[in-house]
Formats: sequence, C-alpha cells, structure tokens
Amino acid sequence: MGATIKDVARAARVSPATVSRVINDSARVSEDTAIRVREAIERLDYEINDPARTLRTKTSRLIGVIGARLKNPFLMQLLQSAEKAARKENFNLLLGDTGDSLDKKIDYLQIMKQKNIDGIIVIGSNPEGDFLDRLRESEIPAVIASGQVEDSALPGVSIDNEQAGAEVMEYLLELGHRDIGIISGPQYDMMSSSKRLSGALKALSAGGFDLRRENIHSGDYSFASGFRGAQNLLEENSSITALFAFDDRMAVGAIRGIRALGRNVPGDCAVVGFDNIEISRYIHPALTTVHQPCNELGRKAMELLLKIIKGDIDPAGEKRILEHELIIRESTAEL
Amino acid sequence: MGATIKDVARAARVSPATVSRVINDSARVSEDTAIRVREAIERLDYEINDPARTLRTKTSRLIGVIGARLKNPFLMQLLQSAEKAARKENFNLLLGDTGDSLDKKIDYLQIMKQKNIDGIIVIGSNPEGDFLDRLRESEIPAVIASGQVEDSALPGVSIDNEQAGAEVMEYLLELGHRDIGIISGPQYDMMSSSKRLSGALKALSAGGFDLRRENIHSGDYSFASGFRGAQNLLEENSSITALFAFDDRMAVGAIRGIRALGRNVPGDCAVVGFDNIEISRYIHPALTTVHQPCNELGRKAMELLLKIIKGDIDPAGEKRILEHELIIRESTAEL
DNA sequence: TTGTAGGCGTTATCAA
DNA sequence: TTGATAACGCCTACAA
Repeated sequence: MGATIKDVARAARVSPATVSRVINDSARVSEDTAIRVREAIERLDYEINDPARTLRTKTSRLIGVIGARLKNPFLMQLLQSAEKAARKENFNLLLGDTGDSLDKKIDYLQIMKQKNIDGIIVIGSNPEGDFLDRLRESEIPAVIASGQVEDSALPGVSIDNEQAGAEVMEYLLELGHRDIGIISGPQYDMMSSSKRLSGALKALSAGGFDLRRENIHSGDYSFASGFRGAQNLLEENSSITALFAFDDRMAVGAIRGIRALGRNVPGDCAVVGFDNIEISRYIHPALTTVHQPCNELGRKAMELLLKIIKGDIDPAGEKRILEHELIIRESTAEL
Repeated sequence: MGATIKDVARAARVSPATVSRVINDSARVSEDTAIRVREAIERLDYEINDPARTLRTKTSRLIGVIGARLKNPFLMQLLQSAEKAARKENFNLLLGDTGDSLDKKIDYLQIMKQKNIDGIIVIGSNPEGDFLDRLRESEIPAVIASGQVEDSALPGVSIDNEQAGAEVMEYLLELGHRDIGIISGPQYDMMSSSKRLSGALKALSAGGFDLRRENIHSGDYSFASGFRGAQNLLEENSSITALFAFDDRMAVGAIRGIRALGRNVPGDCAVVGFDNIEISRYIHPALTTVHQPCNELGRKAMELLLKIIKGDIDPAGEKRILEHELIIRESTAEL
C-alpha cells in the first residue's frame, strides 16, 4: 500500500539516502533536488514509517505516562498541559491508567522499554515496592510530576505539600476551630499525603493543640470515600467543627456526607479541599481549597523531561517547587 | 545495552528463529529447548524490540484515540473502560487531546498512520471537515464511541440521543414546566447535540408546545458556559422555569448561575443534565440527569474494534445502541 | 523440531 | 551534493 522512501527516490530520480536527507533536513541538499523530492512525496502520498525509523535511530518521540488516573480531574488537567508541551516538540504520549496497582506500573514500564520510549513522566512518586528502582535501572530519563520530589533521587516538579498542609491548619485555627478532622489520601499516594499530614500536625502543635488518631480517616481520593470519611468522623466525634480533605473530590463527597447527617456547611462544619479543580468554585457552597498550579506543573515537568532527553541538562537534583495558594471560598467560616 | 534475540540464541545454543518461536509460541518447540531459551531470556534480561517487530509484522498493538478531551470526566471514564478492554488483549492506547480542533485531529491521524497503529477509537463523530473521509481512506479500522452512530458509515457504539432528549422534555412537561431553556452542546459536537435537540423539540411539539429560538443557548460543555448560559437565558426570559443542559458540567455551572441570580434550584428553576458523571449525585441539589452507560460504551467500542482488527467481523453496519436512563434526583421538582 | 537466509523501511557511513 | 551499502532487530518461508 503505502509508498516507501525507495518509491519516492525512484519517482524523484534520486537515491533513497537523498530522500531521507530531505525528510530530516539533515544535510545540505541542492534546492532543485529537494523540490523534486518534496513533489514526489506529495504525489505518492508518502508517509514515513515510524517503527523503521525508530529501529534505526533508537528514538521513538514517545513519552510514557505512568501513574495517571483518568478519573482524577486534577491529573487530567496537568496532563493536558504536559501533552501540549510535548506536542510542541513533536512528542506523543503513551498513556496507561495504572490505577493504584504497583504491578501494573511495572508492566507498563516494561512495555515502554520495549517500545523504545524516550522518557517517562511519573505521576506521584510512591516509593512503595521496587518500581522506582527498576525505573532507575532502565536508565530511561524520567521526571516526577506532582509527587513528593524533595527526598527522591529523580528530578521533578511539585509544590510544598507540607507547607500547604500547615497553612490550611493555621487558617482553620485562626477561624477558631479546635476539633478538626482529616480525610487523608490513600496508601499509594503516601508521599504527598503524608507530607500534607505532617504539615497539618506541625501547625496544630505549634498552636498548642493536637490531633487524635481517631480524627484521621484514610480515604482514596474518591467522592465516595469523602462521603464515608465525613460520616465516620462525625459519628465518632460529634464535636468536630472542621474537615480537611486531601483532595477536592473527597471534599465534595464530605460536604454531601455532612449534609446527609442533617448538618450545615460551613455553619456546623467547615470543609477544606485540595487541588482547586475547576468544579470547586461551582459547587454550593463553593469550596475553600489549596490551589495547585496544575498547568504549570504539567508543562514544567514535560519541559524538564525534554531537556534531559536532549542532554541539555543534568538530571540530578533538578527539582522545582512551585507556588500553591489557599483559596478561601464559602465552605469555611469563623466558628 | 539491551540483549537481542541473537544474544539469547547464542546463550541458549539455538538459532534466532527458535528464540522467536518461543517468544511468540508460534510453532512447536521441544520443551527442552524452550526451557533453555526462557532461561537465557531471563538471564540476559532480554526485552523484545517492539519497533523491529512492528516493522516486520506491520502490527503495533497500538490503538489511537482521537477526539477525547482530558477535561471531560465522562469521556475519561469511558476511556478507562476502553483501556481496560484493550489491555486485556495486550493493546495500548496512544492518546492525544485534540481539543475541538479539526486540524489537530487530522495531524493525529497522520501520526497514527506513521506509527502503524492497528485501530482507532473516534470519540464523537462530528462530520465536519474531511476528517472522517481521510479516516476512511486510511483504511485503518475505526470505531466511533459515544458519537452519533446511526447515520455514519463507521461502526460504533452509542445511545439514542434523540430519544433521550425527548424523554427529558416529556418529564419536564409532566412536572408542569412550559417555558424551558436549553443549553446545548457546541458546534464540534453537532451530532449528539443536534439529536438531543431534535428529540427535545419533537417531544415539545408532540405535547402541543414549542420552543422559542431565544430559549436555546449554545454552550461548550464547560462549567463556565453553563453558568453563562443560565444567566443569559434567565435574563432574556425570566419566565423560564426549567433548564436542560446537554452535559452535567454545564448543568453544574447553570445551577450556580441560577443561584447567583438569587433564584433557587429547583424551586424557581429546575435543572436537568446529561451523562450522569460521578459528581452529579454529590452536588447540592443532586442533579437530575440522563445516565449514559459509559463503562459499557467504552468496553463495547473497544471490543468491537478489536474484533474488526482481528477480522472476526464485518465492520459495515456494526452499530450498537445502548440503554440510557433518566435519573431523577433533587434538581427538578413539580412546578 | 530446528536452522538458514532474506527482507521489512530507515538512516549513517563512506566514498565519489 | 549525491549515491551505494550495510545495519538496526525481528519474523517467516523454506530447507534440512
């Protein structure tokens, strides 16, 4: 079916090598022949055979994404920006939803190796298992986006989760809340989640307060877990007056859970989320939350990765911490 | 770096052909040699070179997705199921967010051709421009997921959008609403959107009513456009008592827009959405909406595509219309 | 059951 | 500036 470089060469009365040179403008070709070649390409509807090129050059212009969850709107927004940055340099994204499964991540890593992928964006940086070790062994350039970057050997882009967690608590303390519940992230996101938690705890103890173990509910970033979390926490301890959920979806679920108990938000119980996904300003009450610059996170992570691939930069120690911001809306109020 | 099939062959004291046979278990190989080969593969950490194989076999085990928008939670849920079905048969997804741009779709189509992609899932089936023509010319197996399937030359899986639009209107009529506003989909989703619209209009006129042109606002499936749409419609015509938005995100935006005008939902104005994305049951008031079986849509579309690729099935006329369901929640009430 | 050999389409090297 | 040639790693007749 498809014409090959040889067909084009024949049609343009040049050698295949010359056609290749025109396609890649890799070397000087006289304008005359270049025109003849382009014309032949056009006429024959020639399309380059990418696998053949990859076999020869060892580069696929493919970027793998590991750890993204299609259902997570924050990550999808991040990914959209990452893709845009990739497309600008003619790279494409190979995407797998690995869910929370370590095995799947490792499977994808293998697939990506086999496909001669040029680089990998890791979403979140859960150190669990030996995924990160295998990644390092593979020697494929990789960058963490929106995970915990500080203690990792990999370069990455993120925010200061600990600081953000602390700010939320300071804010709630300022409003007069003393008995605060937390709906944390799941196991597989240990890093971001645990940093937010430790920040929150530090802020509490700095204010002279502490948090009872029972005031923490471990969620999984789903609406349902936010709903359940809020109900469990309030049923266990009805004097809780504020809830801090580690992502906006859980916060939305929590608001509904609180309402279902016959209480009001923020009147009876304030709620703070995390991420500032688009919907958080549209729900009622509009959600107080921590804004993460997700477009910038995606773009910077991809730009960093592409630079590393090009060899423009030394991966070691390339870490960027971007600014977050507490956005105060309607779901919190003075006690 | 990486070991090749030849290295494995040497280590196992067999020919490269035999190694290939073991890898693909394509022909009888004696158990003894097979074991030796597998052991050598293990020892050398051999990974197959996928581009080389693709060059040779013309099959990449890659499925392209065109037309998905990462920010659309309904589509992402659909895609998650599609991916699951693909992975089951060892296919991977090449994903590009083409936004609403026709050019980008055509660009992606070209990239996918070059990558020897095995099949394409088209999200939505906007007939605009010559994308569909080019797709057909390319002769790559393709399936439409969640677009307008009935009048298309391509096989596909969808729901009956016209019927669904009609049901929503019948329901609102039953509740006593007479002056109803519509926030429709955008140009690029002409097909689903226009079917929903024509269904709605038919139901109205069947009931002896009609819809003024000014009662239709053309949105773009964003929260913001739902917000604006609701405000424009109600400011133009303050006697509107119900709004039908063609997707849940616009419905959520519309609810906020109505509230910002000082009116209540559903007391002063009822709202109906479309898709039944996860959040719609968690917001307040919980959204009345049309449920689309998005997991089934994604899975069936992929299964259909894989069957076509395998040649098990004749693509022509393969159309599946799945069941939808009107889910009544809190955002609608009797007038 | 196993091996030999040729070719998939491209690019890189070397020579002209 | 251009061309001939070999090689990337794999699969598949065909032959043994």
